[in-house]
Amino acid sequence: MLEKNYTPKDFEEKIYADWEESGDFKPDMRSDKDAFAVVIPPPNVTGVLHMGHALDDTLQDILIRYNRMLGKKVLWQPGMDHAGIATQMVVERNLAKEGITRHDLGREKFIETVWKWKEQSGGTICKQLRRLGASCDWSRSRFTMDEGLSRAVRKIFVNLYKDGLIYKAKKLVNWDSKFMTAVSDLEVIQKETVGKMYYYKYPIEGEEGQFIHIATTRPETMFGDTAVAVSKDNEKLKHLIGKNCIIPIINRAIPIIADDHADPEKGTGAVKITPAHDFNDFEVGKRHNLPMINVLNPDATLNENTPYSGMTTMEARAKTIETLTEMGLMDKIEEHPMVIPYGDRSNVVIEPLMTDQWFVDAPALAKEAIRVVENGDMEFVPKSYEKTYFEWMRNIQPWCISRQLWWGHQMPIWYGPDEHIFCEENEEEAFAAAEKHYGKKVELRRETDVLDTWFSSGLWAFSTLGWPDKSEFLDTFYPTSVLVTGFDIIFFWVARMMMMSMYMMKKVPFQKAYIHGLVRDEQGRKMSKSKGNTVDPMETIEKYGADALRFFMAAMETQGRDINMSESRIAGYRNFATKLWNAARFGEMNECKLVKGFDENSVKLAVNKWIIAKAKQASKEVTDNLDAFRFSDAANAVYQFVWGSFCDWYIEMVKPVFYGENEAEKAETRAAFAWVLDRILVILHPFMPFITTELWNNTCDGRDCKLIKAAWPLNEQINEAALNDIDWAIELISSIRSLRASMNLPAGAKLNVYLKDASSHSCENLKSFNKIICSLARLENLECFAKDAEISKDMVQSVFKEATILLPLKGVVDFAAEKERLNKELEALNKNLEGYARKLGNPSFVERAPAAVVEEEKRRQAEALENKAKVEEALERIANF
RNA sequence: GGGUGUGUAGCUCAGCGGGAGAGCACUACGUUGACAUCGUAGGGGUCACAAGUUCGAUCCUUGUCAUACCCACCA
Repeated sequence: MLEKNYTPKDFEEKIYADWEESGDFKPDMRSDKDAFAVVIPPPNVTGVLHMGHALDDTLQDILIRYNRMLGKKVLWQPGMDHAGIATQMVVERNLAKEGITRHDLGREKFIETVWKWKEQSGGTICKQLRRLGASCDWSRSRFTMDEGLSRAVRKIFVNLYKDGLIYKAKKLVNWDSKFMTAVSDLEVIQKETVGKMYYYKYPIEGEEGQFIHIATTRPETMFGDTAVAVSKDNEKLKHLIGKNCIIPIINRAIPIIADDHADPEKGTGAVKITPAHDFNDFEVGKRHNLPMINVLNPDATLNENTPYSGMTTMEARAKTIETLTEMGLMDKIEEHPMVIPYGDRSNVVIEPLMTDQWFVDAPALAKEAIRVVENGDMEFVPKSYEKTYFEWMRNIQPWCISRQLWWGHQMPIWYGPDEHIFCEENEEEAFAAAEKHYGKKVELRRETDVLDTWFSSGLWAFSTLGWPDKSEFLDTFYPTSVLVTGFDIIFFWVARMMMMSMYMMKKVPFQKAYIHGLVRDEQGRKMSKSKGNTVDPMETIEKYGADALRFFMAAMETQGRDINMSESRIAGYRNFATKLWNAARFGEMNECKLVKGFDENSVKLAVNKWIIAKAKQASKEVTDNLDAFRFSDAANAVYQFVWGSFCDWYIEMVKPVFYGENEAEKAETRAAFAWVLDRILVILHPFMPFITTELWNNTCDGRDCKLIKAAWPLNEQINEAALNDIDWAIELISSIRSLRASMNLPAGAKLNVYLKDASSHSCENLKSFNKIICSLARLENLECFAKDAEISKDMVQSVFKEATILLPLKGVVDFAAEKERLNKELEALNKNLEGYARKLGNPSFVERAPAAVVEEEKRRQAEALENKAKVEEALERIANF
């Protein structure tokens, strides 16, 4: 027996536990159907579930459950990312509470501490995903720092290195002075700020009183200047080219060179060149063989190459300006809008810094990754993201993969005594290689840098399936079917997976990439902790149930658009679940039980035929839309069917049957009801797995499997003809109800209604559905009006298709209201008629529009004309009242 | 500077070459009840603006305005 109220909390967790314990999430390897695999975008081990995950994982779970019900071998591969910087940050913060730094512990101890933290506090998100209903095969859960995955990392690294696709280089890189590591371009966020532009002058060497004026936003870097550049086309300044100028304070002479990087229109037309601290200047420096002078320490304080050693950049900037002012060299200081680079995790200013780093030759790897998207091996959904992908991939820069951190995959690189590099998958092989190289045993020093977290994530699609070991499992599920993720990590992750997979596997990692938007707050603002506008999915689930949240995500997911959070909508979907719950209770009260061997194609009652055809129609819509990744259309199709057809009409129409005496009709309707409810549970299950399972289990008689593995209906014959008659009845009922309402008739008043000029088919319908119509429209009696019978004056009449509804109201007609109603109708008809006349009077429309369109237009015109006549007649009849 | 979206009911959004839709909100009325987490009926829109293509444009093209995001850069 179902409880009176729908309370998801009562059963959601219990149901999930049953699935997991029963192994229902494991792929059915005996299936003879296709494989369907999805790898989860691995959440950070430090992560907690936010609405973005709730969206991402709901969509994946819908696809997974749908495909599982299609009978495929279905794998949803879960796992977590070790999240280098993020995790190191969390653990360091914890240590700081005890007044310890990671340096106090040393590298080895620190890493141990991280692992301990991971065991104790990591991965809360996996528990939360369970609460959401995510049907991942948790028994296969992987972690990017697992032994297996680490082996995959080392193997691919060595391969890339030996193919010359990983190399070490001293280059200007983005330097994060908080974590004291290099970061990749993607981890740098450009922020708009209003800064200052400083104008000052450098004396020309040997020419008393002559200066060259320059402008900069970063005066403190002037100690690293090794030239001043002027355009050779700069008429005002080109005479200075070839001379030297003097950097004040340190009195170092630097050349004034000709370079087009100096735009005569910008600033003063002369640019100070600091090759070690600016990406543009670095290029200029290379062109002119300028020396590179580093003026910063790794923590972004000034170093001993400057007079302000130990100061922060800001302190040094102030000091520099102060000194230049004293020396009379300052021209002016202006406000200047500018963009400053910040670290995405550290939120400190990123400094370009010359360091030794390791790079992946991304431009080389991108070629294949581009090709397979061009030729359609991998498709973006929606397709528009292809452009973004191509744009980025075609302009990709070498990827800096080394990080000066402790938590991560240490690079499989060893240095010999002469710094010769050995790159091998493990220490033994490295030593062996070294022995071969040197002809004797030598001591090796291992590279201390670790890899960018995204390096191991890039392998996720195959490393989680067991690569580098060969297995049937890997063969079965690789390439995976679809990747579901947000547009914000196309570059970070999708692109890297494409490159790594094409390099190593020679096959795409996934056949499709479904890209969704962001979940925003109710006003459409980005959710962020600092703004305090985040909504915790766990609280939402607590309040409305996981099914409501899931359905919300599905119903709101339209391709290429962000989703705004809406509590009222979530409440609405909770109400939807309640509605279904109560419908099931209605069935239970009326003993609607599944009948073994019930053939839905041989029902006799029109309502049953109708709802069965409707159910099949809905099934097809859901199927087609899910196949096309149209989540909202799929969700809405079930919603409309359940609420709009099954609850609003079918249940109401079936009541007279259940309350009547005809046992045969009752029996058929009970069976049909149970069949339809069963069908609803099946097609709704991917969206609302909990309530559907609870209701399914409640009527366990007549079932031989669990809902999660129930067969999805495909290729069904829809009895279109069965739809029409009941649709006719529904329209009639609505018309009568509307008429009653506009006449201000009391809801309780039982009425007699006649249908005049009805076709014989309509009269037949009227007879067959008499009980239903009378019941739903609250009528005492309903019959066809004899053709020649006179319409009495107390009858309200209203157009209904080819016929007219007559509503006799002895003495209670409100003629004023009736006139108003009829006039309104007349007005609408006239407006329509005008439109039809205009169109049909246009020769080019009649000639050029498709015949069917013209015919339809004519039909409408004829119908409107008839109706108009009826309305006018009615008006005339009551004209004198 | 380059690119990509989005402007449709009060709000949040579907739709997309031939009669303007949903949810929420709103108004009125609610009858032996599956459900008030509800029902019935209803109000509400020059589909941003302009030009073009077309027999016909909310839908296609171009432009304008507004707005959001991505990439690159601004000494």
